[in-house]
Amino acid sequence: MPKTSTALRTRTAKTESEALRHGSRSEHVYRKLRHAIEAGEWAPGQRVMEVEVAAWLNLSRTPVRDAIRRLEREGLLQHEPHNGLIVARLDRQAVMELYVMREALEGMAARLCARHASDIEAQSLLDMVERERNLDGDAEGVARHNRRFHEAIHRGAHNRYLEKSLAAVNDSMWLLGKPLMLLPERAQTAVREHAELAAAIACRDPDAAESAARAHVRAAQRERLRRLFPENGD
Amino acid sequence: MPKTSTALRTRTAKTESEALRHGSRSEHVYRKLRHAIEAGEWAPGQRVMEVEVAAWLNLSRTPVRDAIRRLEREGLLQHEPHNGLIVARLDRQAVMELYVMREALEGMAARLCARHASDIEAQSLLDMVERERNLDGDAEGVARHNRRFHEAIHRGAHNRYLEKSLAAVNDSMWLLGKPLMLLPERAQTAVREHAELAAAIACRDPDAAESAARAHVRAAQRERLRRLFPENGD
DNA sequence: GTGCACTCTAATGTATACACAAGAACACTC
DNA sequence: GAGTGTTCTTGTGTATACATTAGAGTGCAC
Repeated sequence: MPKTSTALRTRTAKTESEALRHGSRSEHVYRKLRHAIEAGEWAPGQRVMEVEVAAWLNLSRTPVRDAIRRLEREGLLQHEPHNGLIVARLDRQAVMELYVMREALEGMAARLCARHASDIEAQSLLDMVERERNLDGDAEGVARHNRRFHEAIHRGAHNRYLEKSLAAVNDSMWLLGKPLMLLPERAQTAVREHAELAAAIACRDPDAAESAARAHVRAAQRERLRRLFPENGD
Repeated sequence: MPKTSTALRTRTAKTESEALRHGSRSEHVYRKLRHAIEAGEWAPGQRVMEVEVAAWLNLSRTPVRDAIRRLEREGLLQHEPHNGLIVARLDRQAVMELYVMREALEGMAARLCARHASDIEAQSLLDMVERERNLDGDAEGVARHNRRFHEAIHRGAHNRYLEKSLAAVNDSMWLLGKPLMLLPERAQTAVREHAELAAAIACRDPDAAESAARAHVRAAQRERLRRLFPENGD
């Protein structure tokens, strides 16, 4: 019974972990691996081995293990029966499930955002849309901005559990390949959809916000499926 | 660049991890800790230290760390600025957010279950309700059965991302104290609500299923808030 | 007496060494 | 030549020792 230690509550605290972990090697490994996956440098299906990563980054296996476990729980790495640990690979069914979930969560976030966001947060969304229009040429910039815009909505919903789930789902999106926002035609459409979404939130219209968000996700899904499974005509 | 290792894909597999981890000490620690939290033996706010847990279970810190990290990511443990790692403590706001999220996810699961569950799965839900009626006296049994019933719905939705999110949210529920199902009056009402929910699913009526699930969660929430914050009259 | 700096300590972060499990390759038998 | 047993390789699981850090307490100066 761990409770036996008497000085339990009074004793020192240790490690205001946030600060510490920021600079920790474990965190460093985590960022590196995550970046490698997000940037597509590590393709789905590729094996990931503790020893290799450790050798790569000149570290011991301990922090590497930490990072790997974290990515595993986030769904970016997975165990495959006869292949050990690999970068997660999504089959068609998983992709469909992912988008169903994303549509629901983004819809919920938009709805809650319309109800709970502060006026400043709502205004900031409108500003972001405005700025987005001016990024026209810069594909990378648009993609980055897109991410920020959605994260702002997630925060505006003021629900930390929703935020976490959304983060998990959107992380898994990286496994599908490069963001569609890098494509000019998708970017243009998306900006219009963002404008509609932000407007609905600013008007405090939950129903409109939810359906705008859902439509936005569905549009992305259609485009994505066309690229992932072109054989299906669709 | 970890890719440099040539024999990457062809080389041996290692550890069909599922099997291995089942018996691993890490897994053992995880279960123990989780059970301690679920059973309320460790109250929210209580400090958790690697060394203590390791001493308690007669293990080294390594597997303990693993388990702790996992629980941390699941939200059952959390870092508190001047207190180190503690069993997560939910403030009122967090409780509200948790229930909002739970209502949405359970609603979604019910809706998807009505659409996607196989006939066998749907029938099985009806059977479970029937069996539940006969557990009348056995509070523990009812609580266990309740859990299974909901998990069956989650599975029936056939969406692994939804399932994972629901598991996370429901795990956090344990931090609020004992399940309400242990209370006879709540159990009785819940059985009726379950019947309605299962019926809606069996009828393949997504709208009815979703609203039944949402109503069920809201009823639980009302009861819970009454117990957690009696001062608010409500 | 109050404030600051120093040291000391407890807890976690990291490295390393060893244990163990599971394929894969090889050799041996039939 | 094919099947099977054995050994060898490889990768992860676990233990332990050491490094590091951040609080807490103590003592000194003012």
